[in-house]
Amino acid sequence: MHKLTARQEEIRQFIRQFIIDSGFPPTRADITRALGFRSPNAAESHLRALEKKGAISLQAGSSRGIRLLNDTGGEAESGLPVIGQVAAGSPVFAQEHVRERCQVNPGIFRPRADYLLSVQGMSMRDAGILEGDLLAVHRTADVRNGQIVVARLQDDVTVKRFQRDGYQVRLLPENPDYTPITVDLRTEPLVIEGLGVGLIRNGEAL
Amino acid sequence: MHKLTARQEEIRQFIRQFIIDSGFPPTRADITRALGFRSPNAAESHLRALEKKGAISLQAGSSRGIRLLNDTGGEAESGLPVIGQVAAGSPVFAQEHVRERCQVNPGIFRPRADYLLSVQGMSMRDAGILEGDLLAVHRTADVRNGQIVVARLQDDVTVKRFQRDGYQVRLLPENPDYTPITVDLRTEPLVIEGLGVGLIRNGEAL
DNA sequence: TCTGTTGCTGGTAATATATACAGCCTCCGG
DNA sequence: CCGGAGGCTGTATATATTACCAGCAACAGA
Repeated sequence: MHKLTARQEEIRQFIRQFIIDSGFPPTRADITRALGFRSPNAAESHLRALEKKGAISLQAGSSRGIRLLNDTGGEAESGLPVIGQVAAGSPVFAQEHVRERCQVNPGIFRPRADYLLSVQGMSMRDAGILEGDLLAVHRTADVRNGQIVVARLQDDVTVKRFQRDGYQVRLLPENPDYTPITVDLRTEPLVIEGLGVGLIRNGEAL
Repeated sequence: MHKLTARQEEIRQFIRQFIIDSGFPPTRADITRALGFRSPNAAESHLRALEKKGAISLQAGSSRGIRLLNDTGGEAESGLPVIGQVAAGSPVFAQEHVRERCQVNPGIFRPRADYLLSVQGMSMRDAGILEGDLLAVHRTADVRNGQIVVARLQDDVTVKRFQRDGYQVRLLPENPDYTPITVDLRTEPLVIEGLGVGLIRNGEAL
């Protein structure tokens, strides 16, 4: 996100406060009144600038179609993002993968969780991680042997137990039906996306 | 707040989800489309009904002027109580058993969770419920075969899969090392304390 | 039987709102 | 000295949206 000017930050703050007070975003006219403009176009161009800098997103054609981005303060942004199917080649923690948000305090996990990953497959069954579970993930590449990690191999994102020995990394499933994956760091790219720090399961999976 | 009808609750839920998804409330037209109405007035009158019952408040004259009230999201609540060792003879859900509180929105589970029970033992291992896990429990005695329940037998509280056949109730572990418990309701007291609706695991158990 | 509520169809007028076009001024890097 | 971004005024206009009209049917309680 680009840095905002003082005036732009002022407008962003107004939008934020307006949402908290009213429950919905302001119109151009609301911004115009609040900031003392004489033309609604002043608000319009500010919104465009804010969108260009990635501070907000605008919904074309719909009234009050303003959404604050990268903001932890707004009520609408509370909770952890739930990430589902991860498309090949794109980072796990990307806006387009966020299916919904789960009202959980990230601080109940240690280290704190950054997002929830919807688990696919039964490869970690014997570690009590089942398909459909939400794995709480802390974004870090600093993992140790025996920890459960989220790893990216080629374009595949997987949850496994981590074991490293020199240039050899073994990604161990917790299910005899699956086979461990061995990666040679000198020849194959391996990205550690994060560390598993907890689990949440919905009732439907019980 | 008056009780909502099924249809009204449906609409309230839609508004709620719309706000989460979009960042702003829906218009009458949005509701009309989503619910499959042919007239926007259907949405209008539903909103009026919801306002009358105190479920929402409407801002006259402004677009998307819908605000959810009494949102049970529990922003003031300090999370779910975590219940640990249960002393013999006393009810599970008693103040003295609350070890701590966990910052989780009870509404992420369905039906909603009333408390979290710290799981002891590995009798439900193959259902992905491990020792130390926090089982989200909905307080009810209305359980069905195959569901995971919190049951009290004598002075013992246990988590098992429920199976009833007439007067015979079987409490099935999900681990071949444990043996099922059979209870004859005519001779032995069995109290169903609640229904397992979810699970939370701390990182330390991973 | 009357009255009110729920749950809609179908339509319309008023107005709230987004958004485009045409400018004006200042500051700043190249 | 040019070009672009920031920060506005002022005027329109298409359309998104609210809000109200008149009905219809089912149902519940008084």
